[in-house]
Amino acid sequence: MRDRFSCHAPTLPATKQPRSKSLAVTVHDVARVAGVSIITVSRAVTNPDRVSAPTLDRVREAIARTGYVPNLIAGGLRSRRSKLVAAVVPSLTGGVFTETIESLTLALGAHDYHVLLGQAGFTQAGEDKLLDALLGRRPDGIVLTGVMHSHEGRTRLLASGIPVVETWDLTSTPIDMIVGFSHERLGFDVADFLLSRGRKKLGIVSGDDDRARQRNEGFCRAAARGGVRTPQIELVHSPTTHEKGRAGFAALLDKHPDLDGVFCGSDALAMGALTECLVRSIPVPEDISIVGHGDVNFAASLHPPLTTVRIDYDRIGRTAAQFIIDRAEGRTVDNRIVDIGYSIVSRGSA
Amino acid sequence: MRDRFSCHAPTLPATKQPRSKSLAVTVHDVARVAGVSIITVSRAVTNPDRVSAPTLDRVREAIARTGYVPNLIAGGLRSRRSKLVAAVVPSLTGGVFTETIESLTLALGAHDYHVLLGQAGFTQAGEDKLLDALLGRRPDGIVLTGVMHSHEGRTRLLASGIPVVETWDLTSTPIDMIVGFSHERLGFDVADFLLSRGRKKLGIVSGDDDRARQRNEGFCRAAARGGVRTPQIELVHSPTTHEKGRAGFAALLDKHPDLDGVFCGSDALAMGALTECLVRSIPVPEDISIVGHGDVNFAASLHPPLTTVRIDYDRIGRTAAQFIIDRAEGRTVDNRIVDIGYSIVSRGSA
DNA sequence: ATGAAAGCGCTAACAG
DNA sequence: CTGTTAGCGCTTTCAT
Repeated sequence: MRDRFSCHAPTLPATKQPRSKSLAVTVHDVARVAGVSIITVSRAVTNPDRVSAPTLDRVREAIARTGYVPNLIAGGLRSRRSKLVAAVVPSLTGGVFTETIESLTLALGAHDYHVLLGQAGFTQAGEDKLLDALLGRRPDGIVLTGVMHSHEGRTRLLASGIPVVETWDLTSTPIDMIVGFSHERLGFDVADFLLSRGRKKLGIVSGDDDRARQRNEGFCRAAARGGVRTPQIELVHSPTTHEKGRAGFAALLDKHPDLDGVFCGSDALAMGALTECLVRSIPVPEDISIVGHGDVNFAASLHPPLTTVRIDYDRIGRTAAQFIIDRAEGRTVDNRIVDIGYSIVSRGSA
Repeated sequence: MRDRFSCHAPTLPATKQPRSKSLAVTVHDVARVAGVSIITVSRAVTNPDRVSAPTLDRVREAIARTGYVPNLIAGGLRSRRSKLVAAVVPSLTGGVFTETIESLTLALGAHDYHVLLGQAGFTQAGEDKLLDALLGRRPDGIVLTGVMHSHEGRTRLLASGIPVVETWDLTSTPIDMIVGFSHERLGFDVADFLLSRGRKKLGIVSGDDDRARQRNEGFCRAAARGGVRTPQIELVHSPTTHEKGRAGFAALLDKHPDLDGVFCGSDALAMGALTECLVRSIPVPEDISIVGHGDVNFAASLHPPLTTVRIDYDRIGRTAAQFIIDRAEGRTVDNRIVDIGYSIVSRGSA
């Protein structure tokens, strides 16, 4: 059997042949085994319709026999389509973004795109640095989940020409495409909800990130419009946790024992608040209403069941994936701003 | 100014020049601006020590001026080092693996490696298919978190020659490297712990995955050795959630109201059990002891604080990262099986 | 310390 | 339907 590198270096002495790499099965090997040209192998893999049935069979058999795994790095270099999508989250901990990442990964995977995961932390510097590193991979799309953007980051992203999807937020001036909801409006509606339940002494426990602040603003605006006193706010450092929820709620209650309605910036925080109520024997929702944010999987089965704001995480992920794929395949995305809204799920805690 | 593609196609008419790509800044452009050769640019980026200080300065300025972002795809193709690590999890939901992924991503990121995220689901077919797709990216390492492996998958992985780290488990026959702990022993120790607290009527609520079964086996073995009756087991489908914990625990208790010690296969399940106890006014730990697994962030702040098994997630992630990096840089890993152990954290719930 | 040549493995573009 | 040629952007190897 002829050496498979013979086409490149037919006169090379046997000892100099680079046969070191174990999985160096390439299109050449498959082509030789199948008795076709390399481009036919390439087509059989990426575009089977363009190859006749018998040829396809032979190529497929050759692939199976050689154990060929197409090198997407090489293909991506030439075709300028990496089939890679960079997803940037502040943190995986906290559970807020995992569901979006999960559905994004799944939706992209169905189209042979893979997700490059980046954790930026909650700082701008972290995001910028990460973005730079990720850009080097020439992803076919970038999905930013709930991050703040520096001017430099925006510029760089814009200059790259890579489709960008911002998520978890809504602005009239997205970098490119965006799918999310208005945090300000959400906060407003939650306060309205509490007011409609007769609550008048409102409070907030939330993270200190940008989106939380927007929700808080909306909340306070509704409170003002409703004629009740200005809500008391207790901020904790993002990411939010059950523990911080307990501590934050406790601090809030110690300062303002008369509170009768508290909006928590995440379900984890709300769960912490519920725990604190349990410990202090404060009946919920009789003495105080607790509202969460996120409707994560434990919210409905808590005791009392948590009233919270439902976000369609899955739809965020799927929409972002669709945005990227559409653009990567050359289609134009006409509706680049998608408001997926939210809904207040009224359960036992409020 | 001369067109930057002139070196390739000096006589090409202006209209045919492929100037479409906006971010098509390459080493050539930087080299021209800096007045050096392309290889010098390459070295300035990846190996600054091999370039003289003044040259380095000029190159760096040229990079800044052109906005050059090295194409890692191209570099990876030539150097055969993708600086990509594939991480495979069954699911991100459930929160069990997110912490490992988080620390893995961070530890790898510090060495300019990026994580390619794959979700295999809880089936073998899903894992095999995903593995194949991931292999095409020629990752420098593969981290398998808590998955079951098909024979075919093992073979393929072995044939690829790519460093593989299995995590979250321990076996004497790893594919390559492994960092985890013995689930069987852990289950045994938890039962022992409960027995030492005087509990005699034991039960289990757990997921139906492999590792959970191992823990359950160990648990039952310890129970048998302790001379108490065989533990009652209630399985729920993985991934585990708070809701399934409530339901599973309720079902278990309905069938066996005399239980006085329950081991839950995850903290989420345990939290569900605690909720159910709260609803049924069953005092914990007076009437029944609840032990979780994982010591996730809410465990300590629940009421009562959850007795659980602490796993050093972070160390799993960091060890896996170190394994991969060592191997990728050509170092030999002598200790390829790392047992990170676990510890039972005794809190209020047991 | 710097450069020239070669080519990683694949696919776009154009034949036939 | 199939093949030929060229080259993606970088780094290896070898030279200077």
